[in-house]
Order: sequence, then structure tokens, then C-alpha cells
Amino acid sequence: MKDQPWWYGRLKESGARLTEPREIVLEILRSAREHLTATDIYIQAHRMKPSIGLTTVYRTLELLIKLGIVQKFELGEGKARFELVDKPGGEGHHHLVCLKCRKIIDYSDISNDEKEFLSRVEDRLKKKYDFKILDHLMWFYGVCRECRGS
Amino acid sequence: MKDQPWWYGRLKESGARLTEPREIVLEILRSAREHLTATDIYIQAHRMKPSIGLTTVYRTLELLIKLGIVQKFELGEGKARFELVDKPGGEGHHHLVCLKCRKIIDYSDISNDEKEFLSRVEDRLKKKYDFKILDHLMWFYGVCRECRGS
DNA sequence: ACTCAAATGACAATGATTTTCATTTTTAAT
DNA sequence: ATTAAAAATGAAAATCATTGTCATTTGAGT
Ligand SMILES: [Mn+2]
Ligand SMILES: [Mn+2]
Ligand SMILES: [Zn+2]
Ligand SMILES: [Zn+2]
Repeated sequence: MKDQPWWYGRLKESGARLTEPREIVLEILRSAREHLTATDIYIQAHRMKPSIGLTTVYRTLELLIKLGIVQKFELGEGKARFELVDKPGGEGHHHLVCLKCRKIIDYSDISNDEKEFLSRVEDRLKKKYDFKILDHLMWFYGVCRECRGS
Repeated sequence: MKDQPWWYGRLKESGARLTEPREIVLEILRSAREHLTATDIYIQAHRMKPSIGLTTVYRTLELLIKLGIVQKFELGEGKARFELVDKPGGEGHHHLVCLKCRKIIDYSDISNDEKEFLSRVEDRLKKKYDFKILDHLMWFYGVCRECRGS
């Protein structure tokens, strides 16, 4: 009884039901290798169970975001993208965005270096702005190898 | 002949004309203390010159973004916000977002510490992903003093 | 089986952003 | 100063992601 994904408990505690549409959305997110839009998810979900509506996809994502299970970001494309949050206590990951082709790479080799640095920054912010930092995001922008030519 | 703002040359080089609507949008951004939406800018612009249309505001922002003079971000509000990019070679700044009230604080006391750290990370990313990093963004999320109660 | 809140899906509504197109403004050349 | 071509503009319509409405279905607990 220990092969539940990490977010299972969080969903249960919240009182929300783990319905089939929700399971399907979660499964799609789990197996996704890219950062999906709501419509991407809807299309895949619809294949698995044609009765699912786009509205439900949106509502499910909203719920999962509120529970801290899913993360949403917008890159100026006019639509949001979603991904499963990394398991708490794990490393976390950041993103590299190619400014030419808009490709996104997940970057997860967080060094100790980085962890120490971030906790120092968070201390500083706490003192200076009296802000309690809960999370952070780092995005790196550049040009990928393909877009620079060989 | 040296009191032109830093972006003046960039605009000229690009061949774009510095028209009155563009000057107005730039002046609004320069004097803004918050991160404005396109409509915010339009309302202010309209006060200064009622003939200006919202479409032109959008087109101007698009141009300025392409030239690297303006930065756009979206925080899940369903609309984008804009700000003038920091003068190149300057310190740059990051953002603190309060998850409760959505207030945004500009954080610009970048330490040497941080500069060194980031250049190390960029080296690492360059080696590992063959990505040429041009820029980065850091966002910190937390809860501000007011929203935690005194 | 029964109850009732929670969840769902079809559809309409909203609202930010983009497109279209006719008109005006700017620039460079005559 | 005229003129011609290109760039910029504004009003209005179109697009499209996201949200709201409401009638219906589902599920956990009795
Ligand atoms: Mn990711
Ligand atoms: Mn800022
Ligand atoms: Zn690329
Ligand atoms: Zn707050």
C-alpha cells in the first residue's frame, strides 16, 4: 500500500474525489514529456474517454493547481501550459527556453551550490521585505544548438 | 547630445520611427511604478492624446518587445503585464509575488554573490545542453507581511 | 435502494489579443 | 514644394483561450 503517487494523499485530504476524468488528466500529465496546454490535454483525454469535456479539463487543472499538484505557466503564447509539480522534497527543476524555436528544456541538476545560494537569497528577501518565500522559479533564455546552426 | 534614454539608439538602428504614440507609450512605461497591462497603458495614453487606439498600444508593445526594450509577463491573470527592460549592463531586477494579494515587488539588490552564482550556472548549462544563455528570470513566490497579518 | 453534495458536460458569455483594411503620416526622392 | 512609396495608425471585426451557467449525472455514505 505504498505505490500511490505522491499527490494521492493531498487529493484525498482535500476532500476532492478522484474521479475518472481527474485520473485521466493526472495520467496524461504524468506521462507527458512536454509542457501541455489545456487543449493538448483535452485532446488526449478525449481519445481515452470521449465524453470528457474541455470545461472539465480546465476545472481539474484549477483544482490541481490549488492543491499544489500542478503548476501553470504562460510564456507569452496566449495560452497557458501545465506540468506536474516535482515530488516535494525532491530536487525540483528549472527551464531553458530557446528564444528562436520556443523549445523548452527541463533542467534538473540542481547543485548544492544552487541550493545554498537560493536559501541565502531567501533569507535576504525575508529580512529586507518581510516576505515569507515559499517557492521560486528560474527561467533561462537563450538559443539552442539547432537554432544556432551546427 | 547624450541625454537620450538607453533604448533610443536601439529604436533608431532598427529603422522604426519614433512616432508620437510610441513616445507616449514609452513615457508611460518609464514613469510607471507598477507593472502595467496593455489596457492600463491605453487608458493613460488616451488621456494624453485621445486619438490613440488600443490596437496601436498593442502594436507598439510588440515592437518594443522585439527590440528588447520591453519585457512582457503573465501571472495567470488572463492578461499580460509589461515593463521597461533594465538598462543593459546595469544590475537587472527580479520579482517577489505575493500569492495572496498578487502584489509584485521589484527586487534589485543583486549581490556579487548572485552574479557569480548565475554565471557559474550559465557555464554549466552551456556545457551540458549546448545552450547559449542570453538572459534569465527569477521569480520568488511567498506571502507578504500584510497578508500574513501583523 | 436513497440522499445530497460534488462533479460533469454542453453551451453561452467574456475578454484579451490579433487581423483586416481604409486612411493618415513620415521619409526620401524629384 | 510635389510626389511617390513605405510605415504607421485607428476603427471595427474576428479569433480564441478561459470562465460562467445550468441541467444532469455520479459517488460516498447511509
Ligand atoms: Mn518543466
Ligand atoms: Mn519589475
Ligand atoms: Zn531553438
Ligand atoms: Zn499580499
